[in-house]
Amino acid sequence: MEGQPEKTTNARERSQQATRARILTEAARLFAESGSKSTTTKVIAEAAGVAVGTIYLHFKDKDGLLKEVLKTALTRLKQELGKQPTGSLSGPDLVRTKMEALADFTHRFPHLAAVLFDPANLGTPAGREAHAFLLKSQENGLMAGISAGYYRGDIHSGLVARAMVGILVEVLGWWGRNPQAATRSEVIETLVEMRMNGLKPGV
Amino acid sequence: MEGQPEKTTNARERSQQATRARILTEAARLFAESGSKSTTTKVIAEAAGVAVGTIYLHFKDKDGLLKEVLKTALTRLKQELGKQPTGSLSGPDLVRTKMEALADFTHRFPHLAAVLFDPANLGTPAGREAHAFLLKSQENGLMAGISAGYYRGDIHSGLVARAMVGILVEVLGWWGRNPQAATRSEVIETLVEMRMNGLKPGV
Amino acid sequence: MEGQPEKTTNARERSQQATRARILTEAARLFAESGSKSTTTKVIAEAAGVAVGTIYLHFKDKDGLLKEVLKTALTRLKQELGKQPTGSLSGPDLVRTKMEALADFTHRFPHLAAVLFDPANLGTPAGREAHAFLLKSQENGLMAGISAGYYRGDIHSGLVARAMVGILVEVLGWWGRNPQAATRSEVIETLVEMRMNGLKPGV
Amino acid sequence: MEGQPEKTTNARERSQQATRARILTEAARLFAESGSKSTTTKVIAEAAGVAVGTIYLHFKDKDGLLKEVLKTALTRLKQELGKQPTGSLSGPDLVRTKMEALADFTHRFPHLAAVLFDPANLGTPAGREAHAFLLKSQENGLMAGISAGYYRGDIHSGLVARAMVGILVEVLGWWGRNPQAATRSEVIETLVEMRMNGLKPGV
DNA sequence: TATGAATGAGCTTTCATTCAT
DNA sequence: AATGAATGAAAGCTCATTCAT
Repeated sequence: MEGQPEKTTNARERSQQATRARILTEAARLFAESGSKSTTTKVIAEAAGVAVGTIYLHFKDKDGLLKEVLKTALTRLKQELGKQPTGSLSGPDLVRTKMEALADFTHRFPHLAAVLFDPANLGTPAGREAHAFLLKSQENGLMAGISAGYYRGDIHSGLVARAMVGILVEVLGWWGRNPQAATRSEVIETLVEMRMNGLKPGV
Repeated sequence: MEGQPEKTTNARERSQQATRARILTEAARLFAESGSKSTTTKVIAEAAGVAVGTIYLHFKDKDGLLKEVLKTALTRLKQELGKQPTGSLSGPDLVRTKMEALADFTHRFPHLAAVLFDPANLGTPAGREAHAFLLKSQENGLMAGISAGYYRGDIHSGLVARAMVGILVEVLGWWGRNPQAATRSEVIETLVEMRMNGLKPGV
Repeated sequence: MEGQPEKTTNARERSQQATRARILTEAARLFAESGSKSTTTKVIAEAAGVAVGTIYLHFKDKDGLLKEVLKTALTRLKQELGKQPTGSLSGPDLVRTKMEALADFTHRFPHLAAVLFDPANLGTPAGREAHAFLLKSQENGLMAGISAGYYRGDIHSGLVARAMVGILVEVLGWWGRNPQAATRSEVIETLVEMRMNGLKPGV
Repeated sequence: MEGQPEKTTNARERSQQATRARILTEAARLFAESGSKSTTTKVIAEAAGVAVGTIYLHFKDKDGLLKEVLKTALTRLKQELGKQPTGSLSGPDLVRTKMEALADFTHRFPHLAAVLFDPANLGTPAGREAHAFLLKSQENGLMAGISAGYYRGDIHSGLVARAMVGILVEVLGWWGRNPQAATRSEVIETLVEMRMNGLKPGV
């Protein structure tokens, strides 16, 4: 008897959360496929099986929805990066571990990766935060590596961080949209080698 | 008397070409500053000192205008790349020469570079062609380098080419928008080192 | 044991009435503050501490709610007008008494007065009824006054009644929204003088 | 030869002005009939025989259109008030002259009068300017009249001005919507008498 | 009786494109 | 060739109303 109203509330909350999640998922998929600018709220609503108005019940506006998709993507990415204990790893292994995490995130959430790494989104106010995180994260890694002597000290860390973000955006965004076009290990190998050794022939 | 109509025609043709060039230049500047999507035809027309309709006399539509800006950018880029005779250069020197050309193109035509390397444009049908060129060009360079033994043979050339394009888009596009944020040699050094040696400490 | 269901019913009825009253009061306040058109049902529901749907259990629709607010206002106004025995009063005293009642109604129920005298509401179907009452009431007063010889017979009573309603709407509506901007006696004096003597200097 | 381009420009300008005028006229008519809030841009466009977008070519937005209608109305009203030389008139004659001008304005531009005196519009930001003008104009007239000894000095001029505006809004707005319901002289007589003498029987 | 998530018609506004001049 | 007023499809967003719980 006491449980009933609570049960009803819970059921409603669950259904509400399900609706929100459905909108979020479909928006991510559509944003990944066609870009956020050319995906209309009408199309998102249809894909999620709700009315247009429902989107505005769960998100402030279209930009807020994009923001939330990007936030979810960032959260997932951070989760993936946080899985392995990286404290005791040396430079090269640390890089490999990080690149593996980035690749796995892309593999597990291809739509989120495609949106997060969609250059068009990185250009919008909503995406700048994500961009800044990636940039900062790369820059921090570089600074730490230089201090520890793992990286060369004569690099322009801002530029290199930007270059690394460029690689991630291009390679992982593309892989997110075409998961079958390359294997996980090919992607990881490319990212690691580009960062560690460049392309000159091994000794 | 006979010369007059011809002269008039020539004058007309010249003025016509001048109008076309003015639209192209202003469009490039505005696309670089605000992105092609948020630059309206009205604003372009005002900047070029013509009526909106005039744009449609010289270009099929707005996308055609963007296409032409990108084509111009590609032409300029190719010109820059073609300046130095590269036949006799060895791998590493070839890379440096190419990167210098890319940097110089960006330095001389910052607006064109900003548009060419604007990720949002690379995503549109108009930009895909430019993207494909960059990708192909990188891939060709890689294949040639591998054949000649300058590059390691165990790389996935498609992936690496994509990674290099990512670097170019991110670094040069950014430098085009912020020319004062880095020097020419810093940019070139970063591009060359990322490609040739990665970041690991030198021996 | 037998009393319990009845008691429950009564309690329910009472609470039901209380809910209805709360919605009515809050709607009146909000309509007075922001106008009925720009007050949303959501805001009314929040102010009344109920769900949006509850409003529709007590009122047919939003217009029905406005109608009910206006009806309440009219009822209160009539109550105020009916307080003093007016039977024995002569013309000028009757006018003063009526104007006092109008001023006191506004003073006691400023929100209801602001809504009743809100021109925007007088324009809606819901408000036309209230408008008609005011008009009729003024017209009746005029006709009676003319018959009794208190007023000049050469006036167009329809027009004058309309003019009087205009004064009430403008002056009392404004005073309802800004109770501190004038004193009760200033308001009453203005209403009485406008009606009785106009503005020409006294002899 | 020289005249031709100018002629073309003039023709275009004339047609543009005609379009603008048509939108303005139809908007005034529709605002008068149904209120500005419930008149949609679609309906205005249809009535004016143009596309919706054309409205936004001539006016910033819907509110800007309403503002322009009100501005036009105010201009016409001032024109009418400025027709008679009022300098040499004594108080009562001055009042009559002014009331005649107000009535004539309403008679000549019933739609503009209906919009200008539409209480709902006086409530919007766009209409507040018009409201303020009317209020100020009445107040100035009263102050001048009191100084000159034509009006009683013991009135609360702010309140009385408000009352007069109420009369104008109610009587002229109604007459604008129902021109056949009263004659010009009945309206003028009512306005003058309400202001000068009130309703008490003549001596 | 009460809830509030969901609805969807309808609104205002934008802007690439056209075409009579 | 050049003009720019006019177009109208299509977008984002609001909010009175409904109905399953």
